[in-house]
Amino acid sequence: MRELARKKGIEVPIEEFLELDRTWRELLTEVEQCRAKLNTVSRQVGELMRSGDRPAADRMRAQASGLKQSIETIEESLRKKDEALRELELQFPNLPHDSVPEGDTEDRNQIVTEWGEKPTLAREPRPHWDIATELQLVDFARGAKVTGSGFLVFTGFGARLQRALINFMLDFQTKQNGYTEVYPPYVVNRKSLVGTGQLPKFQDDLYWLERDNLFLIPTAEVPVTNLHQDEILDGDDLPIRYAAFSGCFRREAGAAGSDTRGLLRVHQFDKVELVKFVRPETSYNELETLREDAESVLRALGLHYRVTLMCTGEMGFSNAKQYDLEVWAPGVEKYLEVSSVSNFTDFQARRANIRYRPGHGERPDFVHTLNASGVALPRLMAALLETYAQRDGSVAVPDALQPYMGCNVIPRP
RNA sequence: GGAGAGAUGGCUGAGUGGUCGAAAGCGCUCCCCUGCUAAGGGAGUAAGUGCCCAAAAGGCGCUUCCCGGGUUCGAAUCCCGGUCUCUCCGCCA
Repeated sequence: MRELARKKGIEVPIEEFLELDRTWRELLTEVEQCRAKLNTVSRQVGELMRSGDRPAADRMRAQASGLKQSIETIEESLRKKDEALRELELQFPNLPHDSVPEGDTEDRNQIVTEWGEKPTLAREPRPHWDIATELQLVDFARGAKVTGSGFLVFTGFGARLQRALINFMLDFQTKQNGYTEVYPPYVVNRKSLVGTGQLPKFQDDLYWLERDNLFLIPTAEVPVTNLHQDEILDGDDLPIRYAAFSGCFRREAGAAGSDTRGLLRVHQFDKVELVKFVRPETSYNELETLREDAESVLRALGLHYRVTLMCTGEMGFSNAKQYDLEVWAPGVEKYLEVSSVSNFTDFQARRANIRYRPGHGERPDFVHTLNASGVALPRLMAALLETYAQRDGSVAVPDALQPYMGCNVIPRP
């Protein structure tokens, strides 16, 4: 386990944890024995009172008081140990699966598949911010004025394209891929963020509403996964599959200057998120079908993309295995990450206490959780605009989107 | 934001200091009877968790009647704080 965590570049305090856990168990046994005794003594007091033997009852009472004292002492140290244990536990990352390549740099990531080809463009490549500005789809300047940099105003066909993509993707995931639609809150409490693993490590990346001690969600993963927090699910109901549209809010602390132009890195964006709760033994298969579901959106839109298997050092703290879906944006000549497809195994389930009952009368066990973007909007939109830019400056609308756009071209104004 | 009511097992719902993990009914499971899309009779039926056991079965405990504190030898029951739900008023997209 230590070695596996190290692959992710994280040192884990495992000896300390095991030792603490051992003493915690000892104390628990001890306190429970005391409680058992106290319970019997209390019962005896009741009996003696009823039989009218006051003196004997008083003697028992004194004994019970003593027991109570020692129980309180043990409970106190038990509580401290438990707290320390929990704190240590939160520092443990999820462990990488065997199939994950080892490494801590980008070049250790493996490209698993590519779909389609880089398109031959009707005209010279143009970055989407030029196209979007010219067609009056996005007002960057006013977004910055109203809120600040990294906040966008979609206008006209841009706003409509946004809405079309949302509806298209939701319909696609619910009707074709069988997900249940969910519309979650955009604001969550601390417990939920701890549950999915954003806290305590990544607090700086979140918008915090100090007055109410709540946070804006960085992804719908947080509210949707925590839907089943502290629940025991019926094994027969698994897998549970949700598709959720939501806004996402990310401070992107420390990301200034890199890929921040246009739609590439913004503080607020929309996304359709896919979340699954599955039986543990199925999770790696479910990961593949989840990836397929996320990919299918890009294919339906006719966009060239590739799938990357992230190496141990590059994937998230909570992940056991992670694919990234990157769509080709010919204008900026880059692959843009539009989806991260992850198996969290039991990592989130432990933190959020999400369990299932494998069979009738059996003991509950932790589920495995997975999620994928299906997919994030701004970068998708960037790829669309750059891919479907026409010679005359307009942008063609892919077939799948036409019913939602109500037109087959985004015209010049 | 103000006022009031409530929160009990899969469900309905009793329970105001000890034998209550909790009546009764419904539901569910098994059995009997009946031979038929009915009815009746009987038994069982909350969960979580620690330890023992190779494991299962099982056993010994602990915890749990919204949550957290308190009073008490002992709390579903009394006290304090909170959360949520419902009703009424106010405000509001």
